[in-house]
Amino acid sequence: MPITIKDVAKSAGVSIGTVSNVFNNHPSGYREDTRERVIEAAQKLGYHPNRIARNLVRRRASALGVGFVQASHSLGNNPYLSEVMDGLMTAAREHGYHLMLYLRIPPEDSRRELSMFLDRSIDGLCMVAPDEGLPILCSIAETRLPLVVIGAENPYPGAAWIDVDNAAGIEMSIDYLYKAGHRKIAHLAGPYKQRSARIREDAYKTAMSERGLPIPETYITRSGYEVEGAYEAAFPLLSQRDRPTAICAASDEIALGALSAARKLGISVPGQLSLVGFDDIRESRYITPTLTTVKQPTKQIGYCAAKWLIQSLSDASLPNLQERVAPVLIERDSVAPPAV
Amino acid sequence: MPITIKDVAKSAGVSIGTVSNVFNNHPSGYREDTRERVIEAAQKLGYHPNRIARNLVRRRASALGVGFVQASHSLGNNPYLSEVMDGLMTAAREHGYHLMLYLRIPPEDSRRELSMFLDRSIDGLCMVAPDEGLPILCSIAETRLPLVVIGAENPYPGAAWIDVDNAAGIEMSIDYLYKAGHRKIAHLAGPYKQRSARIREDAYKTAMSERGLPIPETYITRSGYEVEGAYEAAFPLLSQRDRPTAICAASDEIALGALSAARKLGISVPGQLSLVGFDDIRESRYITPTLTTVKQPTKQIGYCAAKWLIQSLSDASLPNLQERVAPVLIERDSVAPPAV
DNA sequence: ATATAGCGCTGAAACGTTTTACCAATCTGG
DNA sequence: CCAGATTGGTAAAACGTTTCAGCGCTATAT
Repeated sequence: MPITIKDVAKSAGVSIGTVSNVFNNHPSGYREDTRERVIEAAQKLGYHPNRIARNLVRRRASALGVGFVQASHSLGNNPYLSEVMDGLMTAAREHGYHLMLYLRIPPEDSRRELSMFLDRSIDGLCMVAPDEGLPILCSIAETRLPLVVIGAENPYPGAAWIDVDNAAGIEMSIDYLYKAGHRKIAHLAGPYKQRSARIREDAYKTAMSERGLPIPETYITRSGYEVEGAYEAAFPLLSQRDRPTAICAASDEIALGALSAARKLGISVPGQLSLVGFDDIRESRYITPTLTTVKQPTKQIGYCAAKWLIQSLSDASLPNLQERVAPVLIERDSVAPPAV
Repeated sequence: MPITIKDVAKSAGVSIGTVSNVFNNHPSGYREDTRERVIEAAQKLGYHPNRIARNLVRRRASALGVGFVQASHSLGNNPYLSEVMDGLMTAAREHGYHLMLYLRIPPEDSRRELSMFLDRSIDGLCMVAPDEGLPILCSIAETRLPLVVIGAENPYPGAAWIDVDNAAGIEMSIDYLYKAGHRKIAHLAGPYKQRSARIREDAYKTAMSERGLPIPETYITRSGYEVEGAYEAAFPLLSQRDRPTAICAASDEIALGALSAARKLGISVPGQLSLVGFDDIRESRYITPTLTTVKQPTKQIGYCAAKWLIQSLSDASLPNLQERVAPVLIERDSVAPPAV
């Protein structure tokens, strides 16, 4: 019932090989009028090349997988995933690739999931994987399916990954506060088991040391990446006698928690306390005061990941992508010079 | 290089047909020991059936498309799209289908996009389409590609769609305010060119009339679905002498705008003004006061859409899906009895 | 004139499965 | 012991493309 290349060939009075050549702009020559006859016949019949058949003979899927480890819960919260997808989509489209979506991949190893990836319906996989996803990530890497990890470093040594430059982001945050005049800067760190949180914390220490600023041990708190825990953690920090004039938070959520705590304690922001977040979640734009924060170049991350993956498929000599992309500081209203 | 069914057949000492039968649990009989030999050989060789080849002979892609019309900008803002995707994914996985992602589809007709859909890489398409997407939606419908529209009514008469029951949501909102004691209830409507906004506005009028409540014409304002416009629109509403004691907003964003306006005017929420939103965007949980709102059953919508689409592929007699799913009212802190 | 080269196209093999028709061997009941 | 049914499997066609060797022809160079 559906129109195939044979129908077009017959209608145009040529062989199927020629139709194929025309449709693929094949370098082998054909006359212009032949080309037109073919195109016309195809148009008339409403022919669209069957991609599945093409994929079979070309022995590739012309599709990339996009995997999220148990990401559904955070998918809607954070622009991160959707913007990454946007970047992936752009790159895929530019190269004629399709995108296959795999949501809620269990973080533990699972044969069922691995089979999905290995049935040749994708040529490569972009995994957006927090640290919990490590087991499945390793399993995938072992299958030799071309893989690029987004938002974390690939656990496999030498394997491809791309992520924001966490350290640079914190450095920007501290630099900004420092230039605003702050010297007493605290850090609300994220969960220690998350690599990104550790990197950010280390970067804080480095940035402070480089500027000769003291880091009282009470100036570092640690909590989950969410609002509630940070709220609890910020209380003692802000209650102490010699409290900081600024906070460099490991995430926007944490900054939000700190903001609530400050409000509860009657500390005005940014009058008595400046605040810089990380990630630029949506709320940052709407809370009072609007939150100065470090924005990840998410679209670019997605774009680069997919582009590299596609290129590496045809050029095995391409060196592995291992890139930390610089973030951008978004200036808003939560930072002011310290009160004198 | 890759392991094919032939390798397994040879290794197990059977024909490829038998291997295929085993892998598909084909009803045609085979001995248990044969089965085991095949499975074992496959395992040993690391064989995974090539889905592309299977798709070719079965003449279907075993994949569904998920299309978003220019949705990238709202993708991260709103849990809507990601939750719908989640539901789609669940249904797809249950039926062994894959999901093909198409982001940022231009709302106007485009041959290029249509070709993507018609190259047989998907068996059907779920389109999440706001009203702007109507032209492309019509073009797709004309191609006879199985289609279900999510979040709007399919412009093609009789064609499949699923959406929240907008009217029921507003009815719930009004009912809730009414039962809290409110009689002077205003409606901040959304953009008139959006069908959903018109439905919500009509539902407001109906709900008010049914309760014998007056609708002064100043009690209906109209703006875009976003915060800023609603902020502007709420000002005159809240400045008038006989101002409402409650607002039923057409979206959470609009409610946020109204909240800002109220704050600016020194009207306390919920003390002097109650507020109910629509959609349950993420901020609703974090603003002060937390926002009572009507939540769409988004996951369910996605799940039903994909499930119906898959079933309709094998059962052409299935009546078209045309469903309005009831939303749920989420009680939070933005509603109180009216001040006396 | 003859060799050479290029052009424009064809025919057929191949991609890795599923599926159907069919066959040989074994079993069953009378 | 034989006709018929059942069991367990095989062989081959088909799915709709791409790709490549090769063919007949014309144009150019020798």
